[in-house]
Amino acid sequence: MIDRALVIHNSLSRKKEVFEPLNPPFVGLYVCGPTVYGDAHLGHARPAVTFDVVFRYMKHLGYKLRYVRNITDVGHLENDADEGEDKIAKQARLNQLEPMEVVQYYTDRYHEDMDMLNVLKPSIEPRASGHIIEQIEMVKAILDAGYAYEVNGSVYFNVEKYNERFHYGKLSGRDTEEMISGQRTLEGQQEKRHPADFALWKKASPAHIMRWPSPWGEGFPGWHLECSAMSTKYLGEVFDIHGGGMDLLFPHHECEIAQSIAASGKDAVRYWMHNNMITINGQKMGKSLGNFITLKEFFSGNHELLDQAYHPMTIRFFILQAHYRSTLDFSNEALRAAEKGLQRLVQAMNVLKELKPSDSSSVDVSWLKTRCYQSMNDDFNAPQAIAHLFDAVRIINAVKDSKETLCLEDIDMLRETFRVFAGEILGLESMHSADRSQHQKTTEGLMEIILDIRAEARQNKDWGTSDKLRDALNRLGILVKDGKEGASWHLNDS
RNA sequence: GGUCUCGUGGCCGAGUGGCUAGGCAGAGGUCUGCAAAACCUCCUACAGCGGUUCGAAUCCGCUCGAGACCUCCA
Repeated sequence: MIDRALVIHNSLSRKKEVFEPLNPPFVGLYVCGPTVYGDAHLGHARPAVTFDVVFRYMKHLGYKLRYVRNITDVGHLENDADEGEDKIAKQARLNQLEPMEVVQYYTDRYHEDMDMLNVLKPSIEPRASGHIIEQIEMVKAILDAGYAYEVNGSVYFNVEKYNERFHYGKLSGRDTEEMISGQRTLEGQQEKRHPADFALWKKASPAHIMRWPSPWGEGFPGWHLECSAMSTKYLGEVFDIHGGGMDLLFPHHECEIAQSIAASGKDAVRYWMHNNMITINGQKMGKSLGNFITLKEFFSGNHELLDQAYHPMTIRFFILQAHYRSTLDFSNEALRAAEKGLQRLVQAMNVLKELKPSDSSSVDVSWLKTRCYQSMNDDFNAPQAIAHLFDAVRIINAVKDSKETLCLEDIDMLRETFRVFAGEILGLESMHSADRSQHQKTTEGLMEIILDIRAEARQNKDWGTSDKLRDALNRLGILVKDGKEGASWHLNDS
């Protein structure tokens, strides 16, 4: 079912626009992935989860998506280093490892984290180092078009020339004059004709490990080229959606726009989407400030700022409870609130599975599905969709307590809506409940027996036995609750 | 200095002209052998000042405050 009303906030126009694919039903989605020189932190989870939901929802609407999320394993000069040195090369030297060994190690760990967060794998996950040829070809094309110049084995993009016909700065709302005044003088910029020019290809210093031959000598591609080259290769010269963190807006995405237009004459991206930052004490969580907590630390609780370990689904839910374009402030209190909220949602979903239908419904639930679609159609407003689900939770609990009734048709509709929105789209299905192993079936059988014995004891008002069983189960992390319809149990995840 | 964003109840966090956000925490109650859960009720906010309007948290202006980007960063 394709709902024509999907609206996306386009960073380029700073407005919400109705989404219309270039070649329906196909949709090309490109998202800037991580630079694999360290473990992913909470900030990296934001775009991953945000665009995972974009990917999931658009697929659900019936679009055929090709989702490309790159792995950056070359480039990214480090300007605070003594000499311009590749981040990955630097890390490799510190650890006495091959650069590709570092890349492999952190890529694997990134994938582990993404799996934990229930982030679906993209259709293609290309590496920058695997696309050097494409990047060289693109530099050639930009040179041929006259928008770049070679100096001393390096190639720079000619911003002044580009600005004669186009506008460098249209995405970030800058103009070149302002950028000159605000620029610091950095090492190695003497080669540039204009301070705003950026490198397309850099000559490798003798100490530089990662290097490739090129028409301009041995070197490595500039910081922004990989995304342009790989998105062109896999999605075409023009494609639908490009996503990434807001901090990439300038210069990274600005440069991508310029590179594409210079190389092909075409503006590659139709909709730009940017997720906002995760903050800690009101400040951006990031590498440079050193105030980050890695995902693995969240999962283990092994960090001085963490009061406890957090389940990956709690992290995912925490991220989804805020709109992707708002900043989201980390705190233990906020995470615990997310944990409790998610627990409530999951428990209601379990209740829903067992809910007994009545002949008729005493409450109206027909609005739920529609409202969830409306929220998601409005620029992927996941927090609002979640709020609607919580409204339904209240009804589900009331039915469980026999305070309201629902007919089978309505119950089925609720089940379907929760399956689609909580599970398929928001990806909140806990991995444990997702695949029911034989092990779990055994547990369930045992629990049935134990609770049966306990119910018998309770009938005889043998509270000693009843409490003994409950306490013993409690110690195993199994919580028993006595309701009107008898006892129920669930595993206490924390 | 330039570009831009934001300021919502104890906390987190939706909402952009009139209609309940939601979650967490707290208080009271219902239920219950006890407990837990659930349910009900309450706490009902929109930085400040002015303006537009029949009507503004929502639009406009100013003030104050916070943040992001301008250098690698999700």
